[in-house]
Amino acid sequence: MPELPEIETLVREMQNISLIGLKIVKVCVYWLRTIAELTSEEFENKLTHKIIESISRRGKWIIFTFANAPFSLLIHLRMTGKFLLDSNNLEPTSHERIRIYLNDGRILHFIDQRKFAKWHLINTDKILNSLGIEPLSKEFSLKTFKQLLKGKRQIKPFLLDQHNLAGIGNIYADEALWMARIHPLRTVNSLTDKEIEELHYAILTVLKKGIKNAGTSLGSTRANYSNIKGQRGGNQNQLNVFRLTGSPCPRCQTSIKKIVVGQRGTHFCPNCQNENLSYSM
DNA sequence: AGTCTTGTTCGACT
DNA sequence: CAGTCGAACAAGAC
Repeated sequence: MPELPEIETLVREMQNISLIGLKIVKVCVYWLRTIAELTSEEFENKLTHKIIESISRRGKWIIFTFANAPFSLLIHLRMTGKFLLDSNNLEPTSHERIRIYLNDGRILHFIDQRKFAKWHLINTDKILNSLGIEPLSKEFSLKTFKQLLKGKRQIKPFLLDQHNLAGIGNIYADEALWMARIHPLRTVNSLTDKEIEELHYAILTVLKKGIKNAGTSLGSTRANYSNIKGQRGGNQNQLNVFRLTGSPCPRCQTSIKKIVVGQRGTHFCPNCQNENLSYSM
């Protein structure tokens, strides 16, 4: 489940391996519905002969821009989307959805086992404008965070809603709540100023740590996050609660519990993320 | 072999 | 209008 740190890692990597300035010589779409809004032919035609000008990130979206092109390309990996770069012009593997041939002989393969990922060339401004604050930007001040929290209900669904903050997903939401010692069922209006401050700090800390560790690769199957060379990240070894049901809490040794909050699997420590203060509504 | 799980966005509902 | 909730997407695990 690639979230902000995984996307950031991937984008930095793509910048570092000199994709900028390369020309797209050919595009092959193997799974039509990975392309939003356009037919595969329209999509292939629009991208062919374009020169990659920049690669960046906003929330969980990857943004490509092209020289002299009036459009940009927005990619969301959803659960299992990933890129691999090599020079192997072999038959597409069963989960390869799109292939981009570059003018230096390398090939960018887009793999997506679950087929949830989407590539957009249309309405991209609308998508970007709908996103909330970038949590690692200056904009994400404690004051803004407090303002954003006003009138919202449960804290965990708030963190996952991309209209509030852009880029946090299930892994980093659970980790941040654990770090701030806040129970995931807590209502926003029950949070004390101190707790909000700790949560603000925790969000920054878990995201930065994820980037420092080059992302989180869950499980052991190829469906999970890996970088453009197929290497796994390192952050999964440093998680404190996510997917650690039954393991001892690193802080107090209490067994980590799993519940459902806002239809999402949620992991927390029932001892140090105490819910006694909650439900003051 | 059907049921459940998984994350995100979108549309429907309140 | 703003917030919340369920559906849909697809495939693998059980």
